[in-house]
Amino acid sequence: MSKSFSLTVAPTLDTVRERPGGRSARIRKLVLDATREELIAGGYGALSHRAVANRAGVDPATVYRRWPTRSRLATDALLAVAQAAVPVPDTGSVESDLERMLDGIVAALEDPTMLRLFHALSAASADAEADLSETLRAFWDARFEGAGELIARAVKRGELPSDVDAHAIIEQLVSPAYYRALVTGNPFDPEFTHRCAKSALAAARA
Amino acid sequence: MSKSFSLTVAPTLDTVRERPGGRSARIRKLVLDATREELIAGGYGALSHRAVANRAGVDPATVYRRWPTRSRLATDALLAVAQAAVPVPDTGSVESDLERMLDGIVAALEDPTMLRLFHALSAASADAEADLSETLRAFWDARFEGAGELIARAVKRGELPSDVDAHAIIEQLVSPAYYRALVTGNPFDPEFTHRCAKSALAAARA
DNA sequence: AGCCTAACGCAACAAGTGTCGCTTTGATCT
DNA sequence: AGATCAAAGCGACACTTGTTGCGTTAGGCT
Repeated sequence: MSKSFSLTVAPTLDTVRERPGGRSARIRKLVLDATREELIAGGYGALSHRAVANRAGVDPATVYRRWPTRSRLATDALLAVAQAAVPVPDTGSVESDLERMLDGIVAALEDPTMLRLFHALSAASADAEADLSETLRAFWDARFEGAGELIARAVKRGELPSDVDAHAIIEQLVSPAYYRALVTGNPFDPEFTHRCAKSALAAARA
Repeated sequence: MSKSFSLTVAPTLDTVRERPGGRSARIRKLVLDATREELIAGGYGALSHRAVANRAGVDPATVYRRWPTRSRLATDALLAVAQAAVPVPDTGSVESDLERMLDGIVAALEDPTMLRLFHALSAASADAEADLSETLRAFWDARFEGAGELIARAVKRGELPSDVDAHAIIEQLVSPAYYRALVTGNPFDPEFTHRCAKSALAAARA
């Protein structure tokens, strides 16, 4: 039985507006764009409401009122990244599908800008202030939305047994990459993706 | 060829003292202990030199002078955790060895106190200010010091081919656990360790 | 034992952060 | 079009953070 990848639509994290048209929406976009730029420039640790406000051309108090904490501000700004979900390849073979998919992830993690954003998300979620567990779950589920189909296709082709756990396979595939990039900081070697794809596949067939 | 797990002795991160005896050493311990308590209490985001100094009964300026940045302070305080390395079991079979080892890791990650400390380390390493890559590498290498022997024993018993990459196996084994605990925040299900141990083993034999 | 000086404590400071009351703006509705 | 009020702007404020200069304390050395 393969666990489904539910795409929970991530709610916004700023305080709910009762008059969300025109100005509010405009300011919201200005602030979140500015926040992303600030995160790329200085990381989560250096993120400040005032710097964001200045960059956005908005009053600091406004930012404080709508996003009371740094973690809410940062997470809200980063939710859009989840939409840029991992592209799910369809090459005709599981092994190359998995390898391609991991290639894309590693490429993102090797891009300094994206790495900064992921680090920021990680740091924000570690901030004990707000409980972002729901939001985070939605973020990561959305990011691997569609990967379930990749596995389903493989099952249909007979490359994998029909009782595989899609979620487990994807987790097995991608976790070493995130572990290196976000936890240990180890660089990626050339054979990394190939090795991980093979390993995940072998595990899935066991 | 199995990559070796080098135990690089982690250097201290405070500014080098020319008179490290007596008082300096005493204050160092007071501060680092206090830092750990502060991290457990409020996480990395809430860590402040002043709070640490007050808890340690030391002047804030002293803490600032020896640990100029929060990330250095936190990381230095957490290096000791690496010494409490993962216990490496020796049950006579690789599969149960791996499962036991992962059990220990998951147990630590499920302990709120330890989880806070790991999250703090992660957040500190994400802080762009200082380059802690060397230190982090030493930390994680030290943490899995001894795991290489576990694999070597398995090879000697003929349970694994002689050309396995010990580092890769351990990474494959533990990364899903850290990925869940530190990145996605997903909880652990009961079969998690068993499944991961089997997967890592299947991958190693492929 | 007594000198030397690295390292700590103390105090004062500038800069940054978060909050609040009030005024002004502009989206929404009659 | 005009009235209404949610939300933004503005300014003032208390609090926190990081730095610096100087006097004092206590390791390390002869």
